Amino acid sequence: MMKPRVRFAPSPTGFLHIGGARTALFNWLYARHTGGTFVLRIEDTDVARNTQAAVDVILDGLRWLGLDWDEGPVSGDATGASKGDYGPYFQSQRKTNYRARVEALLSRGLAYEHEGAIKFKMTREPVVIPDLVVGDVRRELTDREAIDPDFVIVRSDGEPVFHLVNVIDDLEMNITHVIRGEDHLTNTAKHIALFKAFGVEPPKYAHIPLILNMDGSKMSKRDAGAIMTAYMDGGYIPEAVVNYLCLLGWSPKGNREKMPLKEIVELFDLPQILRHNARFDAEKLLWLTGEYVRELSDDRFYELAVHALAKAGLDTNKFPTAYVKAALDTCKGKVKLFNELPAYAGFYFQDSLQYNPDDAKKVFIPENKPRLEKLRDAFAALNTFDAATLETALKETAQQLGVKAGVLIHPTRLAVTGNPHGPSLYHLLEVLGKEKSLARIGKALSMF
RNA sequence: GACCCUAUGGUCUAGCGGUUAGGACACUGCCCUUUCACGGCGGUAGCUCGGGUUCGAUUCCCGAUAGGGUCGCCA
Repeated sequence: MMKPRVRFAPSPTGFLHIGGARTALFNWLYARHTGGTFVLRIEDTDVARNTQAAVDVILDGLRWLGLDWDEGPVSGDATGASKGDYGPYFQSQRKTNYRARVEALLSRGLAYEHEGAIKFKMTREPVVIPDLVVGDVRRELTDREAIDPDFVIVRSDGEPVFHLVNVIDDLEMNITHVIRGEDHLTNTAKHIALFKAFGVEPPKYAHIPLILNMDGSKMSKRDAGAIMTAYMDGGYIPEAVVNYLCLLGWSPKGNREKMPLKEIVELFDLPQILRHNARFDAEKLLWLTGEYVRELSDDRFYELAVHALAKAGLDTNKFPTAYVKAALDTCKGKVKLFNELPAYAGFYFQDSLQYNPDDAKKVFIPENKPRLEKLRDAFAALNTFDAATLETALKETAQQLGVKAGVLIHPTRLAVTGNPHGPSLYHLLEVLGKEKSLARIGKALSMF
């Protein structure tokens, strides 16, 4: 039996949508599961709305997610190189194919000219769409289609339209399975009719459910979180996004959720795809992201963290590598999104701190001043400045003052980090070092 | 308006005629804890409704309702 050939065929008219990314993912999973071929084809027939930026985002987005394609463009250049035997993979480069096919339909009386456009003579009979997800769907004509079921395949400006080119390319690229959003389900009748007109058996279809907003409305490009770049630039990590996307409309069963892609590839198959739409739960994605971040290797965490800090204008290169690593070690497992890291760990890399007025007002109160002074003196007397020693010193000081450790901890934390929350106090003091720590406490003391 | 798909807690889901309807996120109580996070132990909350079929329906059938999709010289 022939190995499946599937494709992701986005149009570069807007930024890569999260739903499109999920469609790409399901195609990719099916190809990898079956040992088939994953084709990327760019459907750039809408000259007026296509943009180069959109093409680049599609390619970057798929790469970011790790969805490598076996055939398709090598770069975003439509006239550039491609890999695979069925190219070119930009529809704008395949016009001769379309023209020939249209001529064939015309000469056989299956299409006709109408007001400068060319229309396809659509069957008047109901079309049965065999779908691997929902089963056989018998599509009757709508009231408007009953009046005129024929549809335009070439515009009056000579440009072929989606229904036509999509079918021709799937046919000529030997696509065996069309896995696409459910929004195409009723249109598939047109495509099946077209395949038959070309004398070719249509591919197998699998229409996957849509991704909706939390309120159940359709996710459009305007919605926050609908665009892939939001995750690419938002400090998420791709394996978490991929894992979460797999859970929307598909289930590994067995109460499994977080699982390695490798395992998902083994389990994934078309018949188990759910039939109903799913709402996009940003909270759950955030949770999954946290799970993945916690398990990141030190090197990867370090790399992503440095990148996130640099993006926020914090140059870690100015500090010794050992210092940077030690600082980041105190943050690992504490922050879910890398974009939160600058706010969380920025104090390690800033010369002067900003204190939130509300926090300062609550913590830098007169009665805390002598306490913090005593603690500063205790710290100043230390010969070794490591976490264990600092903890002992702080607790002894607290005992001498007759207060709980927390009474000293909060002002100290705010004094040296500028934040009421952060990494383990003793460890961050150790990383910061005696000199900086004492200087910051001293400076804070002047603000009481 | 017509046509099509769908329906388990707020959300993602397991279930495929007989279950105390399971898990996860979120929410929440307690414990751990310097904060945050993690972890541990609890808790609130669900089969859209109405008819059938059946000894018995969350599960099968029909209808209603609701949500989504499509009816473009967009894709």
